[in-house]
Parts: sequence; C-alpha cells; structure tokens
Amino acid sequence: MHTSQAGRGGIAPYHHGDLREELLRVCRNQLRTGGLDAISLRKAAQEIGVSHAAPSRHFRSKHALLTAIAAQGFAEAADELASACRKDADDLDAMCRRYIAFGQQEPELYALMAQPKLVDFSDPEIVKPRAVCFAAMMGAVSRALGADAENVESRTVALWASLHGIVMLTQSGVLEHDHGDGSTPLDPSELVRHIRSGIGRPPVAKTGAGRTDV
Amino acid sequence: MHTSQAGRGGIAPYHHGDLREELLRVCRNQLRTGGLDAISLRKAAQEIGVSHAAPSRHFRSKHALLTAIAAQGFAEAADELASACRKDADDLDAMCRRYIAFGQQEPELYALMAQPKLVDFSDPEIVKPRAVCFAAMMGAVSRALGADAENVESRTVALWASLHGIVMLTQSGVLEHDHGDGSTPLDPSELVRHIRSGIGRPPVAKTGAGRTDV
DNA sequence: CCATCATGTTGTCGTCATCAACATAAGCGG
DNA sequence: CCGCTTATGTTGATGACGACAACATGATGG
Repeated sequence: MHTSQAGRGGIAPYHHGDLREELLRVCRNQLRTGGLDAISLRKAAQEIGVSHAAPSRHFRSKHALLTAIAAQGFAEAADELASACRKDADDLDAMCRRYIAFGQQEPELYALMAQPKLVDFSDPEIVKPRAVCFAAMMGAVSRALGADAENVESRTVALWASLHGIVMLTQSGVLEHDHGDGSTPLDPSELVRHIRSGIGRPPVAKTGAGRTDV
Repeated sequence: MHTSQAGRGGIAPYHHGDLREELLRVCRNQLRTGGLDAISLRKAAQEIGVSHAAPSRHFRSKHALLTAIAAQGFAEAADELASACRKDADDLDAMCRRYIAFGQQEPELYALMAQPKLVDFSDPEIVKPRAVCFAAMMGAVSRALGADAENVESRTVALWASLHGIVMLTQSGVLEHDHGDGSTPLDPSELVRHIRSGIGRPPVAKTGAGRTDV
C-alpha cells in the first residue's frame, strides 16, 4: 500500500520514507499559497496519502509543526543575511535590502516567524539561526558606524525593528494606499534611507546637512 | 426604516438590549485575556446568555466581528494620538511614546489591528480613524522638521514602520532576551531615540555629532 | 389588527486538532 | 530463526468551532 511511497530519494527508513519532511514541505506550500488558515494537518496527510493521525507521530501538535516551519524560515534568513554580509561586507544598505526582500518573497512565512503565539521561540532550532541573523545585522551596523561606535546593540535592534515594521506595513498594503494627501506609492528603499540616516551613520562624520544620503 | 441602524446609537432595540455591543465587549475581553484564539462566537453567546447562532444576526462572520473590534482599536488610537498632539504640540517624542504605549497596553488588540488577513482594512470604520492617526503623526513630524521640510510623508511612514516594529518586537519578547553578547534589557525609548535622530531631525540643524540626543 | 421584518432559537453539517486503542514493520539480542 | 521492543501508521471517537437553514417571536407601523 504505502510501499509505493518509498520511491523518494532519501533513505526511506520506515513506512513512508520521510513523512516529517514531506509534511513540512506540504504545509509550507499550504502556507505559501493559502496563508496560515490554509495549514491543515488533515489536508496535508490526505495530500500525502497517509491517515489523518499520522502527522502526530512527527509533530506533537500543530504548534510544533508551525515552529518547525518557522525554524526553516529563520535558517534561510540567516543564510540570506550571512550571504549578503559576505558579498558586501561594508554595505549596510545591502543588508537592509536583503532583509526586506526576504520578508517580501514569502510574506506568509515571514508573518508566521513574527508570531510568538504560534511559534515557540525558545526552540533551539529557532534560537540558533535567529542569533546568526542578529549577529550579521549587528556586524553590518558595527562596520557602518566605525570602530569607536557606541550603542551598537541598541542601534541594531532599532534597525531591526524598523526593517520589520517596513515589511509588515508593506504586507498590510499601507504603502500602496494614499495617506491623506497621498501622492505616489512609497518605495521601501526610500524608507530605509530615512532610517539608515539615523541608525547607520557614524557618530562623528560629514553630516553637513543631516541627510547625507538622500 | 426601523431604528435598527441606530443600534450604534444605543436605543436598546429588540430582545436582548444591544447584543451587538455586548458581543464586542465580551469578545474584546476574550482577546485581551486569552489572545486571538480565545475569541469564540459560541463562547461569547453562551456567556451573554443567547443561543450560539444569535451573533450571526449582528456579524455576518467572525471576520466581520474582528474587523469591528479592530475598528474600535483604531478609533481609540486616533484619540490617543490626537490627544498627545494637543498636549505637546511640538514634541514628536511624546507622540512616539504614546504610540508605543498604546501598542503595549493591549498587545493582542494591537496585533489584531495589524493583520490584513483577519481584518477588512477597506471598512470605512477603519479607514477613517486610521487616516486620523496618520495625519496626527505626519503633523508631529512636520512640526519637528520645520516648515521647509522635505519628504514629510515618506519620513512619517518610515517613523510609523519603526514604531510598529518596536511594538511588535517587544511583543515577541525580543527586547527581553540577550542577543549574542546581550547585556541589559533594552528600553524602547532608547530605540526611539536612535530612530528619531534619523527621521525627526530637521534637515539643517545643530547636528554636531550626529547623535545629539544620546 | 395584521403584515412585515429584525431578532433570536434549534438543529445540522463539515472541518479541525487531539486522543486512545490497535496494527504493522523494522531492528536487535537470543 | 525467534521473540521482544520501539517506531511508525491506522481507525475510531470526542469536543469545539464557524456557518447555514428552518423556524419562532416580538416589535413596528400602516
């Protein structure tokens, strides 16, 4: 019956092959296409071809599965930022662009990764890549500020919060609507410029007009 | 026709009195105490003492009820910001503090207000107070920057995004954990200072060291 | 006084996550 | 080769939920 499923590339340990990974794959697809509400353990099981209770052997609860998906996301984000860090070692802007791009390329995943109620942030699989992300950002901020920088950590958190807000606000459709005297739709990179000018500028520098990079 | 739509006006129309408002009250309490998952039309109906299907007469769906709750939240936020605007007409910092305080005093409500999937942002009851909020923030930014300010709108959006990010990050517990070399827990107001120094600083001013207010 | 419509009730349906009891198969030590 | 243990999967049931349909009730207004 389920011997046909053994055709997958992996080691195929037991009945299905690797139901855990298959579940992650299918449910992440559900998340991508239909949003959080579209994630259903039963539907995933049906789609894979196992019984509705099979997933419980690999994820104690839906919460655990969401945590695992979020962990994937954090791992990928860490790779992205580390990669941006390697390519443009001195360009904080590149880092910011990467972060925002990551948030926008899979909005539902990013939103999940920000919900403490749905995800267990104390899970080591989340803590680790998360720390990598923060370290990458802090490194970029540190380099942008120079060696004698102060408040690097709090400035990094401030930048992080700002980028996070931009991604979330973009998802809300706020940036595409008019606000009172609204005119042209706003570009995230313009927002980054404003924020960067407050956070990623060396404490002592040629800040002649206060908006050097506008 | 009837004085039905005057139900908002509170004339106690039919059987219950004003089931609509009662539902809003009870469900908002559910939100406050137990989070989004705790909002249940059935439980609310039971608590109020009506049948499980009664709410459907006042809210076409759960989505509609969440939208109404979010609308309440936006209305209150608009009041808060407008009030802060009146008291400290020139203090952008006061506005920022108010915004963050609002987000923190009822975190679950604030989170709901930021979820496009759960709330219909095109509802007039949301559009109106939202515009008031943005106008208040833009006014504060404009005054802080001075008359000859440029990019006031985009700077306001950037500030908004940053504040939003701070609130959300705080909820995630990020600010209470260590990040790598973590030391003392971070204070939101410190983050605001960093951000303000980039957004709410006059283009031409006494920016001697780039971090005048640190 | 009666028709109408807003409101509330009862019953039902389909979906979901979770749990318990049972079944199967793989590995492992005799 | 045999029996034990454990990992994995199945079946069935439970309770909660949102949504819907059919029906009941009561206020309103002509």
